[in-house]
This record gives sequence, C-alpha cells and structure tokens, in this order.
Amino acid sequence: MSESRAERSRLPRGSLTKRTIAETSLRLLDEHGVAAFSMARLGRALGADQTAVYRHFSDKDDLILAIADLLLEEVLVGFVPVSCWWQTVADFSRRMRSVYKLHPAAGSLAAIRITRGPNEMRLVDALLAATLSAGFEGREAALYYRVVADFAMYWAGSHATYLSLDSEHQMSDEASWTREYAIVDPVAYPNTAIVRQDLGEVGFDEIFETALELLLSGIADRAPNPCRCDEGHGPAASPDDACARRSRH
Amino acid sequence: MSESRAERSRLPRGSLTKRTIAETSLRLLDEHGVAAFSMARLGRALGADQTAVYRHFSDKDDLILAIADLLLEEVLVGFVPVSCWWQTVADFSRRMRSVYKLHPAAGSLAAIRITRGPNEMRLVDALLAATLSAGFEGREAALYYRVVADFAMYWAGSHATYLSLDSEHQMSDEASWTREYAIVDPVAYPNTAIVRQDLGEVGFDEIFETALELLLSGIADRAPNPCRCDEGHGPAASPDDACARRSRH
DNA sequence: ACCTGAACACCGTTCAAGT
DNA sequence: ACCTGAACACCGTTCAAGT
Repeated sequence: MSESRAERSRLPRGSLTKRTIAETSLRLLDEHGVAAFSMARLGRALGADQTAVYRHFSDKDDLILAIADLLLEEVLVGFVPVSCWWQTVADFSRRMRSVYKLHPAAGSLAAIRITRGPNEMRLVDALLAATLSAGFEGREAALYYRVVADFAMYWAGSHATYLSLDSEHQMSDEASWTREYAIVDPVAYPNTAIVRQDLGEVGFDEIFETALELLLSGIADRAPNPCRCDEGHGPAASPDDACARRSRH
Repeated sequence: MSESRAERSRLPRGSLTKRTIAETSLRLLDEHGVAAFSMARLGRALGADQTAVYRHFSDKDDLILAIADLLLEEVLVGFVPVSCWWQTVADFSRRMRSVYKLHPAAGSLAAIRITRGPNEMRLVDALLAATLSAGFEGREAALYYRVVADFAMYWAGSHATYLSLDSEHQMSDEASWTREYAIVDPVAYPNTAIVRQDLGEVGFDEIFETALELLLSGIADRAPNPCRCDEGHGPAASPDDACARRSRH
C-alpha cells in the first residue's frame, strides 16, 4: 500500500507505462472496489499527478479496456486447448469465471467489453478451433462459437458484478437473498413456499456448472463430431453422463 | 420533454411520489442514456429541486431498484404462465430480454439487481411453478429454477449493457465488432480466418434463441415430466425438434 | 410533512506551464 | 517527451431553512 506519499518528488521520465498504470488500477480495484477507482486515487497510487494518466490513455474508458485485457491475459495463463472440444470450451468458461470472480470490481467494469487485443484474438481463435473440431462449418460454426463465448462472458461478468455489488453492500454471503424467500406467504406464492428451504442451498458454482453442462450436452447432441476423449469432462460432468450422451452419434 | 422550465414555482405538496420519480427516471434513461441520469437532470425533469428526490429515496441506488421493479412490471404485462413449462420459461426469457432491450440504459443499471418487490415474487413463483410441473422436486427444482432465471437475467442484462455502451459510443450496428475479424491474419489466427465471413452474419437474436433452445432441450432431457403441449415452442424451436426430443421419455 | 437551496466533498477531463 | 497543477464543469448527498 504505497497509495499516499508524504513528500512526492517528480517522477523520472519513462516510469509510467500503459502496463504499470493498468496493473496498479487492477490492484486498486481488487483492494478497494469500484468506488475507490478514481483518477485521483490512481494518481496517488502511482506516485504521480492524477492527470499524468492522460498521457497514456485517452480517457478512463480506454484504461478500462486495458484492464479488461489484463483479465483476459490471466484467463490465458494455463489455458491449453486440448483435442476434446468439450473440455476446451468447459475449461475456458471455468477459467473466465474464476478470473472474474478473483477480480470482481475489475470484472464488473470489464464485463462484455471488446478489447480487440491479441489476448482476445487468441481466445477467439482457440474457441473457434474447438467449434470447428466439433464438426460445425461456416455459419453454424460461427453461431455455436458465439453461443459458448457469450455464455462464458455473460456469466463471468454477471457473477463479478454481483460480487462487486455485494461487497459494496457488505452482505458477503452469496446466498443471502434466497433466505428472504424462506418467510414467503404460502397463499400468495404457493410454489415458492414448496421449495423455500431448498432455494438457499443452491450455490452459484452449482448453477454455473449445471448451465454449462446443459449447454455443452445440447451442442454435443447437435455436433457432427463427438470429441476424441474417453473420460469425463470435469467436476460437474460424470463420464456416464456426458460421454454416453455423445456416443449416441 | 418538460425537462427545463424558464420559471419554476414551488411544487404542490404531494406531487412527488416514488412512482412518478421512478417513471421520470426511466423516461430520462430511455431518451438520453445513462450519462444523462443525474440527480440534477432528474430534478429538472420533475420540475423540482434535485434534492427533493431524497425525501422519497434514501439514495440513487434505492431509486435504481425502483426502476428495476418498473422493468419487471413491464415484463409481467401479458406474461401468462401456460401448462407447458417449456413455453412458460421461453416466454419469460424472451419477455425479459425484450423489455431490457427496449430500455437499455435502465436495463444496464437494473441488471442482476434483486428488488424483492411483489413483481419479482410473482415472476419467481411462476418460474418455480414451471420447474415443478416439469417434475423436478426439492433441491433439484430449486437448482433448475435458478438456472433458467439466471440465464434470462444475465442475457437480458448483458444485452442491455451492450446496447447501452453501444449507443454511447455511437456505433449503433450491433454486429460491427465482428467485422473487424474479417481482416484477421490467417497465419496467426487460422480458425478465425476460416469463418471470418460468417462471424458478422450471426445476430444477437439468433444467438439468444439458440442458447435458450439448448438450455431448454437439455432440461427437457433431464425432466421427469414432458410438457403437455403438442406444438412447437416459438420462433426457434420447430415441432419436430423440440417436441420429438421430449417424447423420448 | 414536504420542498428548497446553499454547501460539501468529491468526480473526469483540459490545457498552459514547467522540466 | 513527459509530468504537473490550476481550473472547469460536473457529480451525489447533507442539512438548516423555508412554507
């Protein structure tokens, strides 16, 4: 935490770069949330005047795109496309969500932003490779690529936004809102009353994994090529579930 | 547009209510976007001092929740749960997204916010009725309810946010970003190069309908009860596709 | 009880001036 | 070429004063 300095001397010439500014922004967002992400606080954290950032970014939105690219870079760390397209898409979706959950404030700002940077291009190409290896062609390949890419983006972004709002309102418990339904009026809302106990016990991880499995098994049903792996597809997909479904073709 | 008044006299006593303030906010957001949604402009639009709003809402976030509830109210207009759970869930998801697309600025602010108002409770109960009628019970019913509710919320919110950003950056064409991939380097990104022509031709409506159909057909595969309707399930689901799948059980 | 308006502590961004 | 700092036009919110 070198956010404030008692005495600040003029910074040496090339000490501010796009990367250091973006990294410092990300640290600031991680530590103090969206509310603390102002140009004034960023300048202080950099040991520079707040307006020095404008030499490197045209405006705050431009800086946010650089932060979004940092997140994508983190998604790419350890992401290795494999021959099985199911595994590749599932791995990408999980990594995307993990990184956004690790950086909820940055994730909420980066959500659905298109950076057009090399990190994004690499991810797009890897996902398209998976879609093509599933046997889809042309327009259909583009469609299913968009479906899985948007799915991963929207869920990661939405969960990050939720966590970001949550920590700002200091409620921390991710399932707290569902507990409010436990005291619902059974006459006005009979169906809610039936599952009132269960609603609070379903967590975001399980919801995400279920949605992911539904999506991928649906695509597998429609894909010309089954994937080339013989085992299960991760935590939520048991072998006899996912692979048996694919072997119908 | 009565946003500005040359001369403003003191407002009569009960002329400001939660509802009129929320409705004026929604109109302001629709007409001028998120950037124009300030307490100062809201006050002017109401013909009142900007601080008068604080008599009715504790802060701006409280007001945003009221706007979110207005959107849910609009989702409920014409929403009639039917005996077929597939149709009910599909109808809700489409209505949710339609309303958010009609109000992109408000939708981007309302995204993933929980209002706990009666409109929300009614929607939750209707979706739970659908899930239960599919034959799911207890914890599993709660899980599949959350999957479809979150799906609808995240896609509606993300598309609204995208449209909201879009109109702020004045690019309007929803597929413009995909065109940039048309000039991609085929050596560095070989898979992208293969489908470069097709990427720009896939629209958000088609992506959404495909994702919805994948999700619902996946749930139908796992549901104890097929739904009780004999026809197709809307624009994207042809009879021989959706209903044939369900009749496997 | 409800609306007003001055005041406060912030914002993002611009631009002429420094080094 | 790069960083500084005063300045500008905004923000959301508080609170004592009006009616």
